[in-house]
Amino acid sequence: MLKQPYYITTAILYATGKPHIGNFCDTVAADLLARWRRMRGFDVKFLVGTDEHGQKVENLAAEQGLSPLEFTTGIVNIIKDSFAALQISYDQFIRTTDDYHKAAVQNMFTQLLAQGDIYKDEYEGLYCTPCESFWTESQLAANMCPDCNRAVQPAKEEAYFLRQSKYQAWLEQHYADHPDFIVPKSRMNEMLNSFIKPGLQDFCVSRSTIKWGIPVPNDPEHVMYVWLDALSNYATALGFDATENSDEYRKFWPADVHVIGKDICRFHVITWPIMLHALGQPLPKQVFAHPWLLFGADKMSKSRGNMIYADELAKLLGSDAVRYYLLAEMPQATDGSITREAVIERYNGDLANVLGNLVNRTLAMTNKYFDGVVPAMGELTALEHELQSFAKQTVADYNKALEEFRIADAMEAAMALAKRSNKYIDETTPWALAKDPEQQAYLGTVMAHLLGCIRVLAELFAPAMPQAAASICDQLGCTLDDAVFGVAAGTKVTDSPKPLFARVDGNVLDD
RNA sequence: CGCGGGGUAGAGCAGUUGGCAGCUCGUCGGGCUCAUAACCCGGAGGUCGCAGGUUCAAGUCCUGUCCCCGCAACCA
Repeated sequence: MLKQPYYITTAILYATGKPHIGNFCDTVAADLLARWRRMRGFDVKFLVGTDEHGQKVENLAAEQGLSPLEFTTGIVNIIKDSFAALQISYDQFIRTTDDYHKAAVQNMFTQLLAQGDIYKDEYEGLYCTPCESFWTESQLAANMCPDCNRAVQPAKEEAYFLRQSKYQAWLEQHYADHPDFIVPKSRMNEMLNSFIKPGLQDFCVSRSTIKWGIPVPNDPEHVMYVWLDALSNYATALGFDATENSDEYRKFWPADVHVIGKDICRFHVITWPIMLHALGQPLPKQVFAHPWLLFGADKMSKSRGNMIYADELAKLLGSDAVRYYLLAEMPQATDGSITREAVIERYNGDLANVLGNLVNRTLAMTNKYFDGVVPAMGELTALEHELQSFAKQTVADYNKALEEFRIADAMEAAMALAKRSNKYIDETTPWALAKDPEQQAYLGTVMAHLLGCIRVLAELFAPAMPQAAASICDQLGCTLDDAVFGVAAGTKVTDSPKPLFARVDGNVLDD
């Protein structure tokens, strides 16, 4: 049977420095979704990448005496190391400096220009001559250039514009016809009210003050402005080049979902759809604009000195713990938060005490009471029926939550099954059953149910915590492929259970 | 000014179509001993921002008001 294609992308990271942990929300969320879809039989393509052009890159490279490309290549390596540290299972890494991408974007530009969707005009703004930069009024610091603090003056320059205004009615109709296009829904209203209904403005897509960018074809004074270049990556990665589409493009486009941060929602749900539509291409099915991860109540930033780095945290607690934290703190609509205390609390509370300990105590009992051999199920009492239906409901809730990008809800649902299983142990008191020879059969039923729930948990947590899931399967002597509830009777589980997550001291992260 | 989102137990949050106010953590007490000083049970703690209104009944609908946070056109 042909597998259904599923194409998922993340926002490409701007290659100006080492990303902090908040910058990996996209990637970890998309990785979870990619793994989940793969487990459900989809033919998944998961794209990540870097945005490497622009003034800031040019300046940073010059400061270090490097060419822009040398500079961004260094950053790309740092980013790839972080991806590895977080177990990101991407299929392709695109760089906007890749030749195929640059050529394809130039083709797109040429076609849009030829059909009048891009036109040349004058850009008017406030210009800082020493910095060679235009600024908006809102960017100015006390009416001075925010970079050098000198006066700015009104100026004009030639620039190319994308004729967004022409597509306003069409875009509104698209939103109306596809109410799930933007997740969460509240962002759609924000876009409509802030940008679309007041009158969609044309969008400047070139710069003549910047050198480091994709050159505008046949006009060497201009390079393309970031968004035209960056947004296109989702299509060019598949081989789209506006003229001759590749097999991979035909297979995977339109994308099932673009996972992005809420800050760049606007460009993904206005500019990008218009570009695609103007080029006669179908639109991505959904855009998931996830919230921010704040440090406590503040934005994470270098200047605030509150940066937390994903790879450093992973070194201390393991990649699964970092992934779980990000996913569990990522509600669908409101910002999440991270503090060192909160990381420890979730790690000890959810992973060590609830999930890890459940696995550990169950394996210990299986060894103690059944020499490590999974017993057969006997007759069920009301407790087992209830536990089974709870597990079944959990799986349904979890899947529904992920369908709707309610990632934290999915994690919570899965963790609730672990809690329910711990409670089941107290309800059945296996240690008491073990003392009564007449209860041997029921003891076996109880243990089989616990092992069954743990297997379900391994399945549910596999996309979020691949290492822990693999360890559970390994210790249980099962795989996730055999589609049965529980672990087959007669299976030998490990005789030396290892804690999945060792509890940590509250000060392990202090340094 | 405008648009949007919020104000619910010490903290963080849930609360479809109005019908006895819930969850996680913390806290207090108890239980258990299979387990990673874990796990399970119970208690305390809230006039659901404020003021009105509709209703047999409002956190949930309406009006007014106060406070907080985003966005606000080209912002790498």
